[in-house]
Amino acid sequence: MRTSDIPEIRSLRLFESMSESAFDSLMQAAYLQTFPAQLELIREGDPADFLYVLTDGCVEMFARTNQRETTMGMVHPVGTFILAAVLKDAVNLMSARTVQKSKLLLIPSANVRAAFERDEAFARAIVEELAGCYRGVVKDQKNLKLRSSVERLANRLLRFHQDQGASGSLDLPYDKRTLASLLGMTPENLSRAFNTLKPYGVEVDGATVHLSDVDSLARLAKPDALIDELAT
Amino acid sequence: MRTSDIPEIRSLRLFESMSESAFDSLMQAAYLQTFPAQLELIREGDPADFLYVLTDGCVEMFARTNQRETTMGMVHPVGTFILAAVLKDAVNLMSARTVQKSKLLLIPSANVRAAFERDEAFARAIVEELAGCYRGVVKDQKNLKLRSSVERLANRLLRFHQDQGASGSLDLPYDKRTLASLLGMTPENLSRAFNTLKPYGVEVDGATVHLSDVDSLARLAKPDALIDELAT
DNA sequence: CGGACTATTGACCGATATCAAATACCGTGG
DNA sequence: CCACGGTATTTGATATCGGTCAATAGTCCG
Repeated sequence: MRTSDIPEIRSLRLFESMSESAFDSLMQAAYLQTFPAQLELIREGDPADFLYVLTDGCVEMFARTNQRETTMGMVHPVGTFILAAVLKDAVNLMSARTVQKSKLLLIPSANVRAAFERDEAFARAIVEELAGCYRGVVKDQKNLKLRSSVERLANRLLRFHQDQGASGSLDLPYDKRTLASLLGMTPENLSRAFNTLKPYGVEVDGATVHLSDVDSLARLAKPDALIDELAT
Repeated sequence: MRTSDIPEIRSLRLFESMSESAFDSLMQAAYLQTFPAQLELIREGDPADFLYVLTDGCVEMFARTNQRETTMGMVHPVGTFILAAVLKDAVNLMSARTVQKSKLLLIPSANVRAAFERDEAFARAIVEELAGCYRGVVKDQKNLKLRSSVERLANRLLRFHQDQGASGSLDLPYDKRTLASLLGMTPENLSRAFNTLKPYGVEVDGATVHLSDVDSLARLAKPDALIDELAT
């Protein structure tokens, strides 16, 4: 990879505290590459040859079985994916595709495992990352099992709203079909869920959503720190 | 804790490769305790004070929000729980209660983190365990989002059947209410799902289930290695 | 102005939940 | 051993939620 990209990578949480030499040998083996939108990067069932680090763009994690497909999660910069499969030297449980043109760092799995053995600070960062991923999926599962689809949408809107500065309106960061699948419903149902939320001050205009009564929406959504808060 | 229990603990995958001294200091801080059935061991939202290792019995992981409750998973010997919260020094995302009288090892979180820093082999074992947990939840989520409740039941029965020796019949390891919640349905619906499976050779007699036509059940269930196989 | 894609709407259906009641099961105390 | 009370499970009736199919309406490009 180009040496000019190295400082950017080095500053990522995952790499910042590792030793110079371990970082160098990791980077020597890695590739930094830009991919076009809608490209399938990895496929579930394939061996995890690389650890992926997304530095720019957006990636959708999805899964298939019996010709059904669902979105498992969205990865935003800076995020990693298939870390667990890499560490276990196992096959991927999820597929991934770019949503937009995206810049990704690909680190060969064997090198990740070697660096993990060699560098204690990296091992700690890996565990931090992995534990965070784990807790993310647990929250997703609670969201799915404990809430109706309208509640899931309401909470997601509140989260987008927060993330984007709580200005009273928000932009949906991906298309509605993907959002629907992420929330565990069909596009048709998402459309109806938006209508259901109209009395709570939710006004949809294309990819923009205006929230004219956040309190009322929050009363419906009943956000829960142990599901909706990124930090915990 | 009693020194007589130490060899048993030492042989667990999580501890077997760690150094003698790190293991000793971990054990000196730990408690091995037996709890009665239906005792709430941890509550979501509370700080993760201990890493729990189940050596005997059975523990249900569950979660609540807005007076709804769902079973997130079942822990069998030898299994750990709330590892991620311990490593991140965070609050628990799930609650846990014993299903039966259970024997558990409680290791103070701070000691786990210290041992992780100190002992490389333990760090590796921790990561292996954590990655396994992560992949478990991902599989659960695929199961939930990609299958109907009847399919989930069918696959679960096939798994129990395998685990118990594929003899043509199996015992449900916990009561039907819990099974229903684990599978993401109501008890009433579980009962109906069993009826739906009758034409596929599923015969229920209390907690015992006879499978008279495993092939037919498998054709309905369409098990998927990336969801149903423990190993991968 | 097509053409392709995305989103919305309506009609309908099937899956799952809810509520109520009946029944089976189990442990306890007599 | 049996009756009793409590709990778990099953069954039936009904409601709600969410999915499917089909048609329509936008929307974005070329």
